[in-house]
Amino acid sequence: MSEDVSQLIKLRIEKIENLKKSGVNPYPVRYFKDDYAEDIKNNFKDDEAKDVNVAGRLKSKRPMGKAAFAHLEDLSGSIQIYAREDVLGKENFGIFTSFDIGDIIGVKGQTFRTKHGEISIKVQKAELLAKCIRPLPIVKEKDGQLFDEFADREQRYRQRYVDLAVSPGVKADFILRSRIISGIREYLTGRGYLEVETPMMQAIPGGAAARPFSTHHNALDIDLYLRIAPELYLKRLLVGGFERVFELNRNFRNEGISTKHNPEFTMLELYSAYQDYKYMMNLAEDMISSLALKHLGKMVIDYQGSTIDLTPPWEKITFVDVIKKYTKVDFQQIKTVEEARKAADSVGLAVADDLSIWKIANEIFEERVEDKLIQPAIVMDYPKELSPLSKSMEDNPEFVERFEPYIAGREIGNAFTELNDPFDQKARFEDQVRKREAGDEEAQMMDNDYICALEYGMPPAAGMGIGIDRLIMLFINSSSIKDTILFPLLRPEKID
RNA sequence: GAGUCGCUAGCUCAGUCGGUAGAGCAACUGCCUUUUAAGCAGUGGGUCGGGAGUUCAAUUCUCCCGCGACUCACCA
Repeated sequence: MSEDVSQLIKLRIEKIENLKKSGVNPYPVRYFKDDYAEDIKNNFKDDEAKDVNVAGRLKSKRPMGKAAFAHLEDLSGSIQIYAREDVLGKENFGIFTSFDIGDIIGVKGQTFRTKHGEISIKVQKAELLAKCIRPLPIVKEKDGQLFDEFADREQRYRQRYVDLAVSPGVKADFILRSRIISGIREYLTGRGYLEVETPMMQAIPGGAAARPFSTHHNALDIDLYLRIAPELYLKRLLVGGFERVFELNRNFRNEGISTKHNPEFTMLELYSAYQDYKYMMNLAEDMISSLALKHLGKMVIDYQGSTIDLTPPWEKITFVDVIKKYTKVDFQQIKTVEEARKAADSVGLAVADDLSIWKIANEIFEERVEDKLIQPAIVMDYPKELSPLSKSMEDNPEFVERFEPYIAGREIGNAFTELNDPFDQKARFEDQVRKREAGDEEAQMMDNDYICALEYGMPPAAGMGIGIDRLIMLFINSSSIKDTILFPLLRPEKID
């Protein structure tokens, strides 16, 4: 408990002492409830006063002399309670009115409807279950309009428990997140995918280009890294004979924090042997649209001012064509770096000196195309140079079988037909090692065991990764990843 | 990592062209037995994010620091 005890807290601690003197335990061992607020309201009939037993947090208080109204909130919602001195007796009524907003209480009573028409509980017995000694922000509401909303974002994230307790909608957002994650598991396990868990602590962090967190194992006396991706382990499982696997769990990247980045984030990766990237395209659009239908009840959603239609099929367009569509630049016709630089210039982009044709194309895509892909679009067939882990297209080896789905101007995943040639893979690792030695901290390390696995033979396969936090942002219409993570990373408060 | 903005009572916010601060809600004391952003009357509550400087005087001006939000850069 912190030292900064305000007058308000002192008063509540005094109340605890007084309650103890009256024989009331401010923190009783247990309480069992029978009913939820919303169920009571949904099942209410005007001609019967039902006995109910609810428990939750006291959210408002309206004492009126010898009677008092209050609202009690539980997980389901809130319900009005009505206490009368002539029912409770003078002492118990006094204890009831001494309850503070924020206290956890249990209430037994009968249902009725007030003059104003609100379904309520007439209190027969009210018990304190946990005293709240810190004043809770008081958020009021009338006709859907909020007053004194708990708005300090830093406090909301640091003290998420308070945010959940007082901010309407926050609980619902996290419940939706949980259901979508369950829904993904159901969707995939229903299609023959096996959920697996692969190491989060890895000696060689691979599968992505990112800086890892490092740590140390004392007994083995080795440095370990928190994984940046599960990819290489999941593909080892394909070698072993699991034909469809997925992992839905945390990745860790030692990078900056922004509205789209948290150092630990939740990633779905799935792999299917004997499929290719076209199968993954169908899966991506079917899974995401059906999740929307199931959990939002619709496939047309509002996101930050845009209306987005997730109904499949989504637009499918090649990397070259999508650049042409939005910028009129046709990379099919561009054969030299000079032409590419002129093209960049024509769309108002100054590019760095040492870029290749396709790196310039990628710059144009990121700067001039990406944010226009508001409606779901699958951008496919990337240049090989930009895609070190994908398989080349049979009829056009300069390109690879890879796609990225875009929604609301943002990349929400990455998928490709997997590279399973150990010779090619080894050459690519060697290239990465050279880059690493040249100072690129995001370049990958050589993973000889992974090469060894491929040498045993990995079936042709397709794989996909989807950033779950960002997908949830779309579903809860939030512009910040912090609204999708219960406890986003913040710098610890300095205590001095 | 860079830029911009913010930090005042438990919460939401005013305010001080430099003279140590106010409102609403919450709290406390009265009154009130169907209220609902309950109402009426009264009361208390703040090292104005932290430190230093300038000044007779700093919450206000200057500098440094801390934390956050947003934008940019990197990624998913």
